[in-house]
Amino acid sequence: MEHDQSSRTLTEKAYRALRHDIVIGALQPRAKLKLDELCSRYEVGHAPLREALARLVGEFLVVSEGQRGFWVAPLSLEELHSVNRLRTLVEVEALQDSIRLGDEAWERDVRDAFTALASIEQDILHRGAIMDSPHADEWEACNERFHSALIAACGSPTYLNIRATLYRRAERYRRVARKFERDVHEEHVSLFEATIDRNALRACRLTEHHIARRVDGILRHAGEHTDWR
Amino acid sequence: MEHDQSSRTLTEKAYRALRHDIVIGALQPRAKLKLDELCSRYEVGHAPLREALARLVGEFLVVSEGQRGFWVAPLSLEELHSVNRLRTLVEVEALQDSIRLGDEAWERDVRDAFTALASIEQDILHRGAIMDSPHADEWEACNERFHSALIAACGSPTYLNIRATLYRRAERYRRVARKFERDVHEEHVSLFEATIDRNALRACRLTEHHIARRVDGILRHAGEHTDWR
DNA sequence: GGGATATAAAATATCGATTTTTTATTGACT
DNA sequence: AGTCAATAAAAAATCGATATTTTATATCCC
Repeated sequence: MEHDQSSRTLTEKAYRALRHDIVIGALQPRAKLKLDELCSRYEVGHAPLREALARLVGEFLVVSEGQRGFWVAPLSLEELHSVNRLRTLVEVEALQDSIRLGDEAWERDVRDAFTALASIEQDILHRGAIMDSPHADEWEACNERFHSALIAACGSPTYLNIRATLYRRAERYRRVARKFERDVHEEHVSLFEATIDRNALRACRLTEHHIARRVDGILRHAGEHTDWR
Repeated sequence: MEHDQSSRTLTEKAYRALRHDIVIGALQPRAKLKLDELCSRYEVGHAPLREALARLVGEFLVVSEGQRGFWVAPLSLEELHSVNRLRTLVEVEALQDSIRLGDEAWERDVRDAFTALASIEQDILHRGAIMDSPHADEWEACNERFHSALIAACGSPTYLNIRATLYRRAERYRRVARKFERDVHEEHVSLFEATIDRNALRACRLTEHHIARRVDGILRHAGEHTDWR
């Protein structure tokens, strides 16, 4: 039996599972992370679990206080804005480089990722635009793949890594607003077209606009119900 | 006996020590981090050491491969440029907000930090501008305090945290170039004055210029001798 | 009754030993 | 000689038990 990179060690298994559950909100913001509870939940011992938690502390998804334990990092309006602002800066810079440097293989990946994303988005729109959990998972995966593909050719692993961590932090907020907006799809179409046309200026403007609109959407649909401080 | 936050747990102790040794280069880029060796070096057991390493993986100072262990993250031209570019973006954004929002207490902190930094820099210039290890430590601490103070009033913990991690990643490169340039001091003076004058536009331009010049300096003094890939 | 103090329970942090995996070494075979 | 396989050594990963610290509870005194 083969094991891929993500299940080679129990630490990695615990890390993936914890990260997933925090990002999708199964473990709620500010929730106390009790070690014994998590050990049985994920079927790992103390050592790998604590390692996974420590790594998530480094990624700002978990907070810890010496001798007092671990908590799921809280959500806040401040973080929502800051993370998406930084994401914008990073994606705009990287997209410029990617459009300049990308070859045919990159273009193909972008097309493939867009096709998959567009297909799911039309599906969701047909169904009435309410995202239940499996649809949200599917859409998030495709959305991540598309945005990741756009900047994949930027030539900077550093940018790609930072973007990935910012994206996950932003996803926690998206998951709260479960309504899918038609605009999102239209924005993806324009962004795709501008990128394939190698119109860097337009693609960057669209990226800025896209992320800003998503923040607005999150505030609109989820703002009143949450206790973000 | 009182213990401050940084020495409450062995994990924290190991984390600080490891981070310090990586940042200053005592543990060289790409060095294999053997667990037993580090355990005796820092006088901690396996568990806290591995936790510290996991956290550093999350901060991009250590890389790990399942079942194969840990290494000090390599240096590269790509990372040097990317990290400093991101730092610029973050510091410029945060500085704008800080200048807009900062009160008298902030202004005092900026003045104090600048005074301390300027005094050390003049000291170093008198001595011939070669930084040995203790001087470099002293200067780095003051430089960090000054740049941190500038943006402290920006109102965004998220920005401050990200800036801190980017700053440490950049410090690894600065530590290689041991010559202190007179320009650095002059740039700090201008940046300080523009900030106190609440001239946000000028302060941001100076920040961009300052960081770009530092990258140039690093490349000039250290570029030929290193094996960055 | 209220507040400080001692005690008990819960949870975290840590260690030392064991298991598993990787890496290095040796020796056989073509 | 060079490749492959088997074996030995090294290192990482994990577990289970213990020590330490924090938090909750109950008790006593004013």
